Amino acid sequence: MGQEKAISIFWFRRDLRLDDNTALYHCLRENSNVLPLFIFDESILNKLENKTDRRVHFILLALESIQNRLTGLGSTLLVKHGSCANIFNDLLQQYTIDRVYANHDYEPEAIIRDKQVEALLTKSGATFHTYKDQVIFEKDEVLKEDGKPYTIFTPYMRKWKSRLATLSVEPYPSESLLSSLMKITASRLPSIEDIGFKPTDMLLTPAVAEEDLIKNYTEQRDYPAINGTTRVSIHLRFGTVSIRQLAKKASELNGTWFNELIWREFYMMILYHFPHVVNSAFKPAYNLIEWRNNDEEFKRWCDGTTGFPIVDAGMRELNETGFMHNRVRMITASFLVKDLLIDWRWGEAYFAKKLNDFELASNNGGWQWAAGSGCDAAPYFRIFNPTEQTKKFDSEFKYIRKWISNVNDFSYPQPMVDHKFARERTLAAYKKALKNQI
DNA sequence: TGAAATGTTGGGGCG
DNA sequence: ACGCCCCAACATTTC
Repeated sequence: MGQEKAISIFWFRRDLRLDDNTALYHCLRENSNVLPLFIFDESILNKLENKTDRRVHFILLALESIQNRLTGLGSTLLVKHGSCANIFNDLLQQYTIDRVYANHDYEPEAIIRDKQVEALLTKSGATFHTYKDQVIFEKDEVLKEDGKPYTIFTPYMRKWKSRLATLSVEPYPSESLLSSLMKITASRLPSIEDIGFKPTDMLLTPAVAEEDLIKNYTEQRDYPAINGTTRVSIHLRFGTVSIRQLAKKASELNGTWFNELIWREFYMMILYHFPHVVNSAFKPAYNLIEWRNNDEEFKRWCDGTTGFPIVDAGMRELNETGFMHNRVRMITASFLVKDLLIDWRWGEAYFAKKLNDFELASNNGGWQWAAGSGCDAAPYFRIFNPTEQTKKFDSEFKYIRKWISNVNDFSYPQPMVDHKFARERTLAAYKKALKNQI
């Protein structure tokens, strides 16, 4: 049943906000009859083995927030569940579609998905328009003088900042154009059960960090007992905040925090130019390390029962909340790779499963950094001592006691390895693999 | 955004 | 006063 009037579609993906949204802005400016769409992609949801997933819940909460605003304007968000190709085919049957708009998504599987959707739209006479939105600089926008991508952070960061200085990054006033949305009766959003998941304790927290938090970030960020980090990562993951807004604040308030935003784009750039990092070491020699990969030891790391309080506290925070303080991410990662000599990919996969703010590029970059296998990574011999790290960053055991109530009891496990011994074992394994190759 | 091993320095105890 | 030793504190090198 075709409809008389042609429509255009704005496809929400990782940009779940109405304000300062690049593709939404262009879509609303260029079209007068816009249907906003979100798809719960079954190929993604089916891969989530745990059906109590805060990330799915977070998406739903963000959609509810958008829906509340749209129903006030006499419009509605269309939320579908299924395969993207099938859903677009259905929509093409139902409507005459002129154009579809979306923001760039850079992950390898998303690139494939978008190519498929573009192909089927084109076949039906519709056009697909995509825009840069989730980063300040993408793909080939920050390159060395010789045209090659950077592999070291600091020179990349300098070039990134100098490029930013040459242009003015203005917000896209998409929210002021919402009158271009289709006027239709509000459709009900699916419940979390409708899409096969269970409710969680997830909340839609404010997306923009307090200015004082950003100002004090440099001094406070390393102490996990302090709420000294800004927790914007989940908002950047799902696009409930605009990177342009954050970059503006960062440039005004704190250089250290600014650099963290640039690290994010650095790792996205690395993933784009060096997609092999998804499955293997950035530096090939590191693929030759003979990991021990002991399943029981891996389980103790996952469960937070290694007997090293700072490691166990971190893993318990992750397991219970889906979040882990960044200092502790480094400590737990170093422990898995360099005390247990377990393949960094095992840890990467576990974090991917558990982290609310999971982002392929950053997670992979962080793990390869910890393993020493990445670009601009920690040298392989830089091995964290959990006891020293505790002395420096949680000397009063405040963070540790928050997550481990029995840390001083007989019931708390003994350390599962001798750190000094494990350190020597890892240095030997790395040396063997890297012999004559660096 | 590391920590251990090794080297250097200088104050104090002591004969 | 002097040499010797010890060792903490700091610096440098090494992994």
